[in-house]
Amino acid sequence: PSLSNCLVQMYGLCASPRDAQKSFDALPFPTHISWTILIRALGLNAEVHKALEAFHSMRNQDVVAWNAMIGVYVQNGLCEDAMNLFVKMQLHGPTPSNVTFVCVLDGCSELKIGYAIHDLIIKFQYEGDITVGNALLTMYGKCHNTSDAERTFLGMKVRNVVTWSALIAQYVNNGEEADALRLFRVMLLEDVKPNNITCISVLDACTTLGEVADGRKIYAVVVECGYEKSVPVGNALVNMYGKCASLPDAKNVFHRISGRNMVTWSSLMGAYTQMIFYNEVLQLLHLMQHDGVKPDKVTFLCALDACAGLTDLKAGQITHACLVESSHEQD
RNA sequence: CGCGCAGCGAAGGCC
Repeated sequence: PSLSNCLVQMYGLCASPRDAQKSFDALPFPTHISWTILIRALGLNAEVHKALEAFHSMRNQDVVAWNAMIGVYVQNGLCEDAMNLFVKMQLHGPTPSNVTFVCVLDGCSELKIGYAIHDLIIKFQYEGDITVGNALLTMYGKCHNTSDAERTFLGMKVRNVVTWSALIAQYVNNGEEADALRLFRVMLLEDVKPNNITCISVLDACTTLGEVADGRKIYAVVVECGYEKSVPVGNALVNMYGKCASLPDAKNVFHRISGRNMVTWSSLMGAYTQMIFYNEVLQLLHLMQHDGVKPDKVTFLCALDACAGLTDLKAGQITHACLVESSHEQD
């Protein structure tokens, strides 16, 4: 039975909703857990209608099943449906849990609704729950209300690395990069260890501000924390140095990254573009292919841009041919 | 043992 549940889950994660359904149908006595796994497997693959069918087919849906269904709506961009289901849940469903609020907050992009949810969180006494607090401050940030995000942050009795990273990221998303860097400094002073997500956010802040000096300090933190090998962090560093016109540093970081992906390559191409080294951009396009990394749309846009900058028709035609060839190689 | 919290990396065009 638990083996079958695992099968359903595996097919769901492997983008095979049909097989997930088949494995589920083979279960003589599906439990609540089986049903929830099925709902999630279908939702992950955009089979929202089938997920809802499954939700209705099980009897006595527990709170986890309701949460899963609300989550399916949110993750498929159907936030109105998520809210409606949440309202239904309050009318004739189980008492919401902390996860319910996290799901609903995730689907909320309207400040007015956000305040209403906040009131309910107080009513159900989930204010002190750290995951709810984190989701709440993120919701305020996504609604472009960084002051309420700050208030939420300050009101939290317990904070973890997600709490700090969430507020930093919301500052960055709202164009308040200086505040993001300031908060990052406080975080270090309070001995909270950043993770790679935190580092990427503050590196992005430096990129936007063109603050290479701060960027270097963050690089030191990255090394100290042992995130030097992380590809996303490396990409953010290449990008930061590139945008700050520190090509040697960008190249240096680039060479230290093992497992470079197309974003890594495109970031370095961007660094060369910044310095108007268009020939080098075109060389990189070939080097990356030689390295077994497939260029994508963005990579080609960079390369074509370089050809235009060079006003080199021949190079443009070669790149064009490259693009056509690459698009035939799909699958 | 089923649901859930931050990031979601790189490019160009128009205003």
